[in-house]
Amino acid sequence: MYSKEIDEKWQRIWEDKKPFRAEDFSNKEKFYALIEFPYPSGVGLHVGHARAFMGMEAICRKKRLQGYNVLYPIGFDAFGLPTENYAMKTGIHPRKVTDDNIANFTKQLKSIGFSFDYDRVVDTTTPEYFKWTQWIFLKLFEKGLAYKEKTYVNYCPKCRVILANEESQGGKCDRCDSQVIQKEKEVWMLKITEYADKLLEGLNEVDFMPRVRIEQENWIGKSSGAQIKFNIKDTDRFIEVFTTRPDTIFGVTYMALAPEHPILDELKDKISNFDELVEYRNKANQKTEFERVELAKDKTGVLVKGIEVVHPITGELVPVWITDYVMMGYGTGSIMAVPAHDTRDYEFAKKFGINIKPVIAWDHLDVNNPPREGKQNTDRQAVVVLVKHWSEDKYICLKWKKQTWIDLITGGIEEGEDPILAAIREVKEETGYINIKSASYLPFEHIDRFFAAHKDVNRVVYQKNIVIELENGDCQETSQDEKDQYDILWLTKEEMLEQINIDSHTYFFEVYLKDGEPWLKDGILVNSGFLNGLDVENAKKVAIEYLEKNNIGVAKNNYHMKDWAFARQRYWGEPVPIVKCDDCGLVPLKENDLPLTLPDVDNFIPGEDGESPLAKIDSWVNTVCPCCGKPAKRETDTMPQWAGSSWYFLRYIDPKNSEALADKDKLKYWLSVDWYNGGMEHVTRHLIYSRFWHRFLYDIGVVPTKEPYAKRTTQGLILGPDGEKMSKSRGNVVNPDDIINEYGADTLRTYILFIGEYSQSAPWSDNGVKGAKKFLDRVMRLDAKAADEDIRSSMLDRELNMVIKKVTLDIEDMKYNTAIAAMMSYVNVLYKEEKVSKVYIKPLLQILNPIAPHVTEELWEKLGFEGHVFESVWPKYDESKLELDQIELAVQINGTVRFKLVVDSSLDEASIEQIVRNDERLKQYLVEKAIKKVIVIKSRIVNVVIG
RNA sequence: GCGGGUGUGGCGAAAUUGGCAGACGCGUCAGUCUUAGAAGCUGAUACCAACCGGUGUGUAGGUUCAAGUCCUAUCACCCGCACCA
Repeated sequence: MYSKEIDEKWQRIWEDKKPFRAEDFSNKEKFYALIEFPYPSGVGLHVGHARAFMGMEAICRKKRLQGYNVLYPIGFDAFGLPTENYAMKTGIHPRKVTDDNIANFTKQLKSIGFSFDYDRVVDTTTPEYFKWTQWIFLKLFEKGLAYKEKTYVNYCPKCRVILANEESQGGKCDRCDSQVIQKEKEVWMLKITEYADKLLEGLNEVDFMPRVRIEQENWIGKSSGAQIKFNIKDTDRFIEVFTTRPDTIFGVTYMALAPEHPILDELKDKISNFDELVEYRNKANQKTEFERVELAKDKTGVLVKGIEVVHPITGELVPVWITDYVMMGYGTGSIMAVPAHDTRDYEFAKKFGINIKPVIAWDHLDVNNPPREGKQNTDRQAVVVLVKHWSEDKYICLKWKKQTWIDLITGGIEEGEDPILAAIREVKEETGYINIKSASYLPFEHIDRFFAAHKDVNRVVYQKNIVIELENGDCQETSQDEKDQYDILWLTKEEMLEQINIDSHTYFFEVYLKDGEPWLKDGILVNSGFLNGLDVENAKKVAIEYLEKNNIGVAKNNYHMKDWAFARQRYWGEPVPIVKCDDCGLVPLKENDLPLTLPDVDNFIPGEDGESPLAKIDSWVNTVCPCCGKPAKRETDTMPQWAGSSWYFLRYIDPKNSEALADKDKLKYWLSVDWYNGGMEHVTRHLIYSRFWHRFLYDIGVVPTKEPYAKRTTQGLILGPDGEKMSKSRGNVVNPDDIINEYGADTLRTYILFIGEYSQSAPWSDNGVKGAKKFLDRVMRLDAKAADEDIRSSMLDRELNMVIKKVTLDIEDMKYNTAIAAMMSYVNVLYKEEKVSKVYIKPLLQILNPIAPHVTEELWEKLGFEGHVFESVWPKYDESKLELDQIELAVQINGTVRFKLVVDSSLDEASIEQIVRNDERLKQYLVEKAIKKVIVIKSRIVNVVIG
């Protein structure tokens, strides 16, 4: 029986012999495996950690047996709020808390038997480590990538800290889930946006799981378009907008500014309703992010009275609005609004009665009556008219007598004629109704392309869609000519949708029923001067060329990602190595003055108003300027938690170096990290940050690779037994210590990998744990069946080679669950034997060793194999042993399996077909039926098609 | 709204990429061992009819000799982003 004593025995041996130590510059092929180092919280290790680490653990143990020089390090990301909060509550110094927690974590990690190289442990809170975190910060400062700025930042009132965008996703604090507010504060920022393109491009040279890559791309959120200037009438000022749709510039009917837009204050004197704007701005600022997004589906805004902008191409005057659907934090904080082709602008224009000008027409090819090759093309301007009944909810359709058409009224626009008047004229001519109550455009245009049989030409008709309401039923007689051509029908909505058989007319009616909607798809530019006739893609290009040539605008990319608010108003973090001098400004410390350590204090409570506790410690704050020597003050904010973790994988390579963050040659030997496994939750935080720092370090020649991680995978969550996310409040947390104490470390290890697909979340099951234990006990009991004699059987040879192959491939693919299932099956096969030669047991212990190292070492020793499993060589499989002499084929009749057939595996398709055709069992299915076809898929299946 | 994912027995899940659906494990049932229990060992276990057979991978269609797998719609749930201009 497998018990905890076995764990302890082998853990002592590993401690002693250190078989998992990585060797710098070894001739063996290197393999650098990384897991996200844990935050050593007081709660201790979680089963989630165990799952996260077990994936790489199994791979590393296997790789070592396969002859690789494996670096599998561990460390602790130990700066952070929980430790500090605990210190505040208990009065115990965070240093002490951290050390205790790390000791506890280490004990737990070792009790699971992880094969980390414990000689390389790093702790981000030691001065030896954070000296280099500060050093990197100074480099960033030197290159202008760290700057201090007063802006609106995310602030968590509960934690009393500034949060980066990445830490306040969805408007909630990452740590405590409270609503984040916007606070104006001067903070350190890192210019990660300058690296946006490099971070995007870098994704091309690495192998990240698709969803990891996609999430990073989305987070960076690149969009290309143009930045365009709109001059403000009667001033020398202009408003700049960013747009991804420069092609729609002729459709601009208003400008929309964020309420905070600075131009408003600058032109205060010209604005007649400034007070109203300020009131609106204040109201907008009071809303939380959540309210602004979720509750404000209804658009609001205020017209800016007194200023207008000039359309840079047409010279038309365009009104200016402020609205909170435009964000100061994205683009230029102002947009050119094109209601006809943008949903939000459309809603806004509808609500405030602003003109909607379509500039992209649906290019509609009539599939029933397409243009013909070799026929003349004629262009035509036309109207399509929807006529609404004066009292009922009915509409006019024309049912043509000689054609199959049922459609709306259409007609050409005569030279110089107003389309609305043309529509009215057509209605009178074609229906006789004379009293028009209203006529208006539906802000949507389309182009019909068809062959006009009666004129023998191809027509390209530019259609404007017009809605006419009748005042009453007064009607004139229409001409006989018209009467001969069609009947007039009054149809209900439903009948309209059902009967109209011209696509574009149906679409027109649908849009009408929705009270209009913007056209967002591709199409042909209309009403757009020199852009007319182009499609959207080309129009963008031509528009940008024009803008650049005329100095109106430039091509421009924008990013969703914002600069990184790099400051915490807390004690337990890396001090920012900058001094504020009245004369010299912000002055960096000299490199040999690093590390700048934290003062030893016993009050860690942050100030009410987002002040760091360090600010209160005069003896620390007051210093001299490294530049001029006059009295100066230290920066009192500390770095955020993500600082230390942004480069820790470099320190593992050379953890004790005091001259550099790591030795250049060692970096060259070990980088890149070959495989990094971690959680999805870090994809838009740590993973982005560390790629940014690494790329920066590459750019300044510190590291040899552009990208830190060659491959990135993720593990799924372990949910509680109730299928819910594990949490203290739900009381569904499983403590790994309990499992180890009761069932042993290998049981935990095996169960965690057997639980389901590695990247998918899976619920915990206590019974499943027992199943894993049962399997390991069955393995342990194999010693009772073990025979020294070398007795072989081809069946066992095949089974053994199969399982070696399966496990070898599956572990590499992180398909641990099926690897374990295969080994279970193999053990089941061995159990059917009275006695099993040791040659069938030895390789099993090796392939099971990465997952259950304690059990396999123990049995290895018990069966008297030489040395230890960790000193052995991973078994090879022999493909030729996998083949069977005889195979069983399923015979299907019309796709349903009817019987099985055992044949020599050497037979070819034709002979198998003959055997099947002659099989007695086939006869009963052939009553009144004949064989039509026989499909033989060698070594798979035979399908007999009869009928 | 956009992006990604998932849907298969009582449960966790497999399925060589189009070729015998449900491997392996849990649970359940039966047998065996035992004074007895636990553990162990052996076997059964998708559903309906229980004789031939029929039905089954969220739902509805389609392609194919053959579909969990491919195509077209559609529903449900989960995750991420979100007035992104």
